[in-house]
Amino acid sequence: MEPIELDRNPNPSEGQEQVEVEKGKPIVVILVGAPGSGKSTFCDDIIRVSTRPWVRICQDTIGNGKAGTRTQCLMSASGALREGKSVFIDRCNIDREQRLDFVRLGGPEVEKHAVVLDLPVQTCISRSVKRTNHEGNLEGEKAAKVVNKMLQKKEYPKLVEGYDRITCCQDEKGVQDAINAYAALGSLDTLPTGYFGPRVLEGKVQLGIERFFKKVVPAQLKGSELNAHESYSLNQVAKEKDSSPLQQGDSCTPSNHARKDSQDHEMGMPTGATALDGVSTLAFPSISTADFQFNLEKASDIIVEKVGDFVNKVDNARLVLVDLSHGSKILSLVRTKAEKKKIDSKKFFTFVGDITRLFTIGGLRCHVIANAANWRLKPGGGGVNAAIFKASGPSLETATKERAVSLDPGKALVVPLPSDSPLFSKEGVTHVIHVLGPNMNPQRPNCLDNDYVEGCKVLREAYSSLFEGFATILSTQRGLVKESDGNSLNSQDQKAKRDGLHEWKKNKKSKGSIKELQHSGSQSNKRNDNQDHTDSRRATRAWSSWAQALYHIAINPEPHEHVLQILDDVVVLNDVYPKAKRHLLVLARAEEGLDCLADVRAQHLQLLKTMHAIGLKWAEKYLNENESLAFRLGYHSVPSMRQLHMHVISQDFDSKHLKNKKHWNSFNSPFFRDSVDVIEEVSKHGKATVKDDDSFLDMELRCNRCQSAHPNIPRLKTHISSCQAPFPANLLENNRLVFASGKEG
DNA sequence: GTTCTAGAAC
DNA sequence: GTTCTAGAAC
Repeated sequence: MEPIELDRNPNPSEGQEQVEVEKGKPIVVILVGAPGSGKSTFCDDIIRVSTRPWVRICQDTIGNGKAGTRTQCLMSASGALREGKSVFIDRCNIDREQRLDFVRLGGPEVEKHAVVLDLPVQTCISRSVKRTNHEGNLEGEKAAKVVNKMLQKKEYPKLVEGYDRITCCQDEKGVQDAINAYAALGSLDTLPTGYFGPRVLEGKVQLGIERFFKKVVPAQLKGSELNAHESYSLNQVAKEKDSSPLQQGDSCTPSNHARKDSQDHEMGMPTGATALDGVSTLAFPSISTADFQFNLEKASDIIVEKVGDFVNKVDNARLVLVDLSHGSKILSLVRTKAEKKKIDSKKFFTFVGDITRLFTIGGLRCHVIANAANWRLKPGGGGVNAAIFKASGPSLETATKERAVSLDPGKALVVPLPSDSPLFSKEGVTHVIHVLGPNMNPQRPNCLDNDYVEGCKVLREAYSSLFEGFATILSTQRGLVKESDGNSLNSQDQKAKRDGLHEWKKNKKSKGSIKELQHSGSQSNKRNDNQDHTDSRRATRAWSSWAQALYHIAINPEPHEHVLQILDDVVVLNDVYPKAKRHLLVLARAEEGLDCLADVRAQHLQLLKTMHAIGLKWAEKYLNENESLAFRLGYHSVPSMRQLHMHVISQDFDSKHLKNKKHWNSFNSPFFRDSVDVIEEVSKHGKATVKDDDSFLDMELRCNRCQSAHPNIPRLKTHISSCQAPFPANLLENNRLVFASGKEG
């Protein structure tokens, strides 16, 4: 491999004397290679001489010199990137799954590179076996086994995973060239994007892409070397597409032979515009034109109109109309009309393929897909709806159910796809937007009976809702909220979704009985455990000794390291196990027997207001010290500790004490009752709503800002440590969220 | 509420 | 083999 040229001064502009202080993008370099492939040496060689600030994140040593976790690596990398440093991810990263989270680090402001140290297996093994002082303690014979096993899983990185650049090194010279290239990078320098190094084809290469390479970089690929100038990036390949007609006998797509004048992109035919860049993409089916029998001419007019509106407003995002069949009338109508209207073909195009396999078969990366849903938001039926639910696994249904149970025509529902869904892990789909269009089919519910005045109105509305939903996803993902760009609608949607939350899992048997009893509500606030004959269901909850700590403080407050303030009605103290940077408890002193929210009645209204006012004062004090915080004040529906207490908690949830699902959901599900709502409920109805259903604590883990779902606590914590999305609309209402004045969510 | 730990999940 | 959760004990 030849030395790689650097693009110094990426944007030199002659005659411009004044040098703009431009900060180059930090780079994440994901090293890919077995133990013994030389990853650590690679990093060290570069860091030793480089003028660019680099941090090497080594999983073998990240845990205080010992092996740590992927999450630790992610957090550490994320921190370094925030400081503007570039990062080497020094772990094996041998398959796509292992690399997935690292490729997403830092969003579009960070360049993503992979460097593959693809040295002969024997080299890796003999190096690993020989070394006596390896950081990861992988030595001797054990090493040979590990290396062999690991290499069985090897999956070469591909540009479509999200890299700007991949460098593949298969020998020492290749490695040295890559070291030289990176070592020479100053803070403002960039390396050319694309694939560099010998082209490797392997069993796991995506069909579509493999075929593509075969077509334009024929035969010699395997094992041959291309230098930097000869190598192909998909972008370059794509450009050649038009001048290189499809080969006869190409059989990867069943419909190739039917392809004549069609301008549709199709499965197996990724183009530069479709696969490589970080442009967020919404793939959507034509709404209402299949089973709902909406007139195609009218529908295509509306699609082009709405698409045109959207692409004019939004940069760095694109729309793709997808249909399964090649002869699709709606695609050709839309294509013709879009051309006539001169809609930018980079921002909108049509695509023939299966919407659930756009990436794995088509090489088309779509973060968001739309579903032509039914009004019950249920799987089944046929067509796109059945296919999407089937491809998503059960998690889409669960996630959908949590947000709404039905959908009106013209409306859309954004559902973040849980990461355990195959559609997420294999296809890279992060959100599904359910859309319901107007129905013209008398065999289906709510038929409009050929009323196209209403029908067109509803179809327009459906596309508006869909695209606005997409815009909201974009804004939360990028943390750049354009005030006027369709957020209002979605805020309403989100509130509606929240209000519609139901169909939770059944109570857990063991605890249900206690809750039920506790809940049935004592009218008396005075506990009298021995004389409770009036209502057999009324029960006194047995508070364990550990659960009495707050009660003792309330009865007999004493200066103590955790106690901050002692007043007649309340005691303020730091939570002993804070779940966020700031986490206080405002403890009611007033009455014995006022143990929890279920005990609260109208006569406590003044006390509740006092507690709120005191909590607010403390929140404001902390906001003065750190205006980046935001607070919620509220109660747990069913507290673990006796004696009514209100939490005042900052919304960063940055705490080592936040360890499990219950911790998270007790502050981030309807289980948490905002003090403002409690006061309102008590003043109106004489008591507070209590969400005592255990399933709230068992809910999937969702970010309190962008609502994305995460498979476990460590991953959630990694995510929230950097999520800057605005808080959901319902928190911004009614002063539920307390933040520094002049600072929006 | 936390801590501990078995075993599920990866 | 390691990471993570969830249930029991306190």
